[in-house]
Amino acid sequence: MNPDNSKSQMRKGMLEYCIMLLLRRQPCYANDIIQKLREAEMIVVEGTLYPLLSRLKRDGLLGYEWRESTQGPPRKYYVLTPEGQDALQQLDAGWEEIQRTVAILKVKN
Amino acid sequence: MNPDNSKSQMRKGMLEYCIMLLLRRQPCYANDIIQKLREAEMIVVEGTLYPLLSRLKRDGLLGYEWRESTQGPPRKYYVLTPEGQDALQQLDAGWEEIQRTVAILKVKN
DNA sequence: TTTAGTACCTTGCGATACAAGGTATCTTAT
DNA sequence: ATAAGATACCTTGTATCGCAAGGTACTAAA
Repeated sequence: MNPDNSKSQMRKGMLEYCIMLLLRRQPCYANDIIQKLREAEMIVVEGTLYPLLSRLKRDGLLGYEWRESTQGPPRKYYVLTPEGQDALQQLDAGWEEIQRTVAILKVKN
Repeated sequence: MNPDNSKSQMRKGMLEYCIMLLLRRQPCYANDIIQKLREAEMIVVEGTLYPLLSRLKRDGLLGYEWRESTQGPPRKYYVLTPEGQDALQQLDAGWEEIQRTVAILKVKN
């Protein structure tokens, strides 16, 4: 097992949460998301992001609108739907829970 | 998308870390692990745990020894190998990193 | 000797992350 | 005009994970 794989595994499922956290503030298109996550030290690539955005859209958690760009083709700006905001609150709670769990395991036993 | 699925997804990759945190303190066999994780509010089932333990063993991060039980068949007690302790330190670092990432995304943007 | 409990493991399925490759649009330089 | 490069979107195939369900083996009690 290489460390990269462990790290990769630990990241699984966190991406969805991180992306929705980003969109909580403002609409973003794919490259926005990739860059902002990179600034927060979370690497994500196109092949991961696009299917994920499509899935969240399909599940009604995200919507999008096309916006013209001054420097290339139009962009899909994704936004949180009301349903997505509810889901994000649940993810917040799940995140707190996991933090508690790890904290317990680090101290107890 | 149901909330259970989100939560389930967020847990992915955390299991490995949590199990190694448990074994940092003392050898455990499967049912020990299941129960102690449950006490820390992390649910894991046999069908998940056994393949995971086998994989960590195969990768050299865990070893095990058979111990007799007074109340049934013998048990496989798993322990962290030195290599596993190194890997656990890397997972600790990865965990810190992810916490930082989420903290940044919660505040910024 | 049968039954219940404990402990270990495997198989098949759905979902995810990622590498690699593909299509369409827009701008710029020739 | 047009060719080349940049930007932006998306799909396919592979590996891995978590989990439900089912299976095997050992022990103790009825």
